[in-house]
Amino acid sequence: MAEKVTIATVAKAARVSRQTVSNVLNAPHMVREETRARVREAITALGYRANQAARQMRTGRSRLIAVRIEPTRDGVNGSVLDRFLHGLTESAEGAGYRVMLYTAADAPAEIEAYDQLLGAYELDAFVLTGTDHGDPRTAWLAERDVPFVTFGRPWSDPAEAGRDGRGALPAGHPWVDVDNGAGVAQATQRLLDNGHRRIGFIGWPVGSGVGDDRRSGWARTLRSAGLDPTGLDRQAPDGFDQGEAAARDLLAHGEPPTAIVCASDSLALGALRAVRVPGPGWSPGAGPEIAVTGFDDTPVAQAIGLTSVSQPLARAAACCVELLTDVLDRDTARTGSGAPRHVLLRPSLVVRQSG
Amino acid sequence: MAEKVTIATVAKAARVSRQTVSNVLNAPHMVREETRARVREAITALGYRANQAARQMRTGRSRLIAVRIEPTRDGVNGSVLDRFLHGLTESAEGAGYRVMLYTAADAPAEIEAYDQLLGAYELDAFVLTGTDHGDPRTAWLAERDVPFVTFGRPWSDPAEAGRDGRGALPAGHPWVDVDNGAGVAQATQRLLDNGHRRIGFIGWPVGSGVGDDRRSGWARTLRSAGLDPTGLDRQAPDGFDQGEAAARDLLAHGEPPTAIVCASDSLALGALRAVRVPGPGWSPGAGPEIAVTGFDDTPVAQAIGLTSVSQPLARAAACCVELLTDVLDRDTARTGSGAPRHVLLRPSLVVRQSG
DNA sequence: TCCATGGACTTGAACGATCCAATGATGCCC
DNA sequence: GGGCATCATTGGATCGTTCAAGTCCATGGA
Repeated sequence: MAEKVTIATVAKAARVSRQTVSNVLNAPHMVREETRARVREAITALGYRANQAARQMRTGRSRLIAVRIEPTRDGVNGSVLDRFLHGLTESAEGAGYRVMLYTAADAPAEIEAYDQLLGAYELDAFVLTGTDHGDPRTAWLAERDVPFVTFGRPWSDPAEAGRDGRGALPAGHPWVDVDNGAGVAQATQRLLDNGHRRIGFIGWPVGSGVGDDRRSGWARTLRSAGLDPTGLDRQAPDGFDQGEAAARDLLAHGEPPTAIVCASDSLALGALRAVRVPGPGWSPGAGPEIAVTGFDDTPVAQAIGLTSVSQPLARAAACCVELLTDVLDRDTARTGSGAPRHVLLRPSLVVRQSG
Repeated sequence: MAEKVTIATVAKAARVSRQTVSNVLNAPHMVREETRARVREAITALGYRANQAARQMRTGRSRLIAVRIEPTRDGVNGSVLDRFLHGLTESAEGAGYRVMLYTAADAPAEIEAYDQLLGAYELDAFVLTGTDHGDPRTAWLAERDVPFVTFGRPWSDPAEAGRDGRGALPAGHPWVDVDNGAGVAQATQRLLDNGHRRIGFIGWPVGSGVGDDRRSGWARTLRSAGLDPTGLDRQAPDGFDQGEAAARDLLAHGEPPTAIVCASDSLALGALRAVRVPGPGWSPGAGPEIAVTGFDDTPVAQAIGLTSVSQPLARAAACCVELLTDVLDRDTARTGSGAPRHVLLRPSLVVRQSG
């Protein structure tokens, strides 16, 4: 059985000191080329791998990123997090980091989890998902100078959302987000292009950042086409039954719309129960013929042929990692761009049979 | 700003030595009750948390469990892993462990990942999912005495699957699995009870452990009811289109079945396109009226009302953690049950509109 | 010649925990 | 009171790495 290979083993094999081996790994320019090659050779020959625990103890950095894994809420949206997680793990591996999971029931519990994780593992950074108005988590982390990125804009300050980093607010933190409004606008515009003039919207109750953004994408597109969105709008908590009820309500009052845009696939699926979808041979509901689009391009949409807005989750994850490594490297180098960076990605529309 | 709280800080505050503090944490029975209380008080007062890196360096154990996160293959089945992951993270936290993620494209890449992870982080254990015939991963890990549990039986040795640990084979490793055959049998039995006599099956091509198990559950149930399954069986790779094609084929040849049991929700969803489902007001396809059931109870099933077999994923995850902690504690204590343990969980049938 | 400069490398110390061997305190029996 | 066993507690060494300070040697200007 092979003995444990440490930096000392490598040093002896290459006839240099431990520190020189360390320099080859962490500051190659400090070592003469000839020596460097000899050390590198010894490293591969012995199969040496740096012990992260020892490195962490000395440097205080663990090369670990933490992400919360939520209990699959409604089932449909769980796959969004799943795909994001996969992208994150993959990108992090490329940058030499690993992803650690944790759970938390609510925001206070999550903050308690931060405390535990930081105390025990000295995590390098956090990735937060699903930010909302006045998120207490970001404040807690910022206060303690813990590096983090959010997937989702900070909704607490509406002015910041549109400014895109140039304002360089002191409290601004790096974030990556998908332009929800643009996604819904795209879906709405396509329906307009197909001749629809009365297009309804079913979204979450006013007050959530993401939800309001999606709704505004619909309203703004209608207005810029010279149409009045008034009365075509319904609010419903996420869920199949809620979506169905909202769709029925939309059809029952006033002149019914010819198309409905939904803020999520769950709502869209519910709405589908209340209508008939145009197109050959596919019509789950029994109501009037109405085009329906969803949001998130979940497996459900794919399965039943629902047109839906797709978020570029792998790219979003990659951007998160990039922003994080930026921050982490700046921390050590004391140099770099300085201002927190923001990334806004454009979603794409996946057109299927549902209209 | 508070200084870093180490074991020495606590020791000073409680007026004892470092070792005594360590004993309070790791071997409380060694310390007099009075002293123990004083140390505990100091720990909470200072908010001390053991530094895992330092502990790991000394003990060689990291309290870290690694799980692979797969790229969401077909989309539908991704949510199974997602729910399992959440359960695993939660259970692991309860046992004082953390979950770390990694990705790998195939088995060789995964083995390379093991090597990297073990070298850098000295992981305590792995959880493998989706085992198949003659899995090279388990052999690699067993050879190096790396503790691991599989979610899924080892299919390489058919004799082992039924023996349930009493055989105590030398190469046997702990595993947790869901009794796929029993799940399908349950679904089939219910259809029999409802009066169906010709019940078809659409499953994956013969050769995969899980797939064959599910198929056998269907065949055995029909036979024990005195019915002949011959000709009612179709093989198709997982996917909507494949499921649809298989269903059409099943309907086209010979006397058509009145119900179809599928090995996955993906296949079931495809099958639904080819048939009409009994029940009020819900009929996506246009074909004959036929009951359809799926497997995995994915969000899709929930969304469109597909009867499906549900795996107890949270319990499975909890069992994995339990088996692992068993193995890990045995490693240190050099005592315990000795024989690897196996757990076979019973899935449950979620009945919905689809029949 | 002398000392300053700087590059290439080495040495000792430290990070924070646990393990090991040794110490002090306590109780008990003769 | 001395001897002895038991138990709680102590101090030093250690895990593998990086940081800070040091050595050694060649170069070059005064």
